[in-house]
Amino acid sequence: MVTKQLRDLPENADLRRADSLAREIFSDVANKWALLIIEALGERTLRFSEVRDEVEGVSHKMLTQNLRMLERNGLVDRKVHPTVPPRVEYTLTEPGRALRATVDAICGWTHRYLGHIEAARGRFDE
Amino acid sequence: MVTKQLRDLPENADLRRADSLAREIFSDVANKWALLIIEALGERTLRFSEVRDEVEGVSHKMLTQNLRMLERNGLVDRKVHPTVPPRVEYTLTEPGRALRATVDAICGWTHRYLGHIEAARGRFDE
DNA sequence: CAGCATCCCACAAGATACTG
DNA sequence: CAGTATCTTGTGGGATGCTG
Repeated sequence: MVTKQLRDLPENADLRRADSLAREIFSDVANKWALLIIEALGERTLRFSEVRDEVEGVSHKMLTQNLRMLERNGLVDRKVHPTVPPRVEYTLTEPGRALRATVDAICGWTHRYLGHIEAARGRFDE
Repeated sequence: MVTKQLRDLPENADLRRADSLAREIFSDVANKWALLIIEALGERTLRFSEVRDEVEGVSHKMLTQNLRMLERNGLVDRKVHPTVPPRVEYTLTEPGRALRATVDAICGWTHRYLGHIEAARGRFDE
């Protein structure tokens, strides 16, 4: 995201476009389900129902929506096998795997600071 | 987060507690506004209104809520100056700064793959 | 099995107004 | 200026049912 000062200069129309696109992508990606799905996929190829089982608490609908969104942004590859019953497999693409690295970092952060955070909550909630 | 197999064994009650706590924290933190606020704070100390100006599009209410949440989890430090008019300053704590590093990574990722993503969207939307 | 459509409710979040 | 409270609305997201 670019700085506020740049944002309003007319001559930087393309920068502003890139910026708004970046915000859009950020909003797409910075949400709980999307990140958990990416984390669940990891290096593996999973069927729809397998992803559902991996991502605890996700509803059928949320899963479909987020998988579509991730597919649209080119983060997951969706492969439909024309069999009966249908078999649909999802795999992270290269950009998806790159993002997963940062999700891993967040997970690592979470575990690292679990104690800190629990303590902070205790203090705050008193 | 631990694996599914562990999750249901009674003897792993503390592991399960840690896991549910981790999920809770992840849900708190993996949301657009929280991440944008953390990014906006960076290394600086900002007043409430300054954060509002930095984080484009955030409403007064969302900002207060998220700042409270971040404070509760010990990611930001809130300092109230008992002056008239009041002056309230927010600063990232050490855990907060550590998380910011990962937010930076996401921002970096966004810019790095902007082109890929735009192209993928074009293909998908056809 | 996976996906889509429909219905519906709860809650997220905006707008507004009032206080220290 | 920052925060809280109240009211209202839009929409996220669950439940259900139908199709290829």
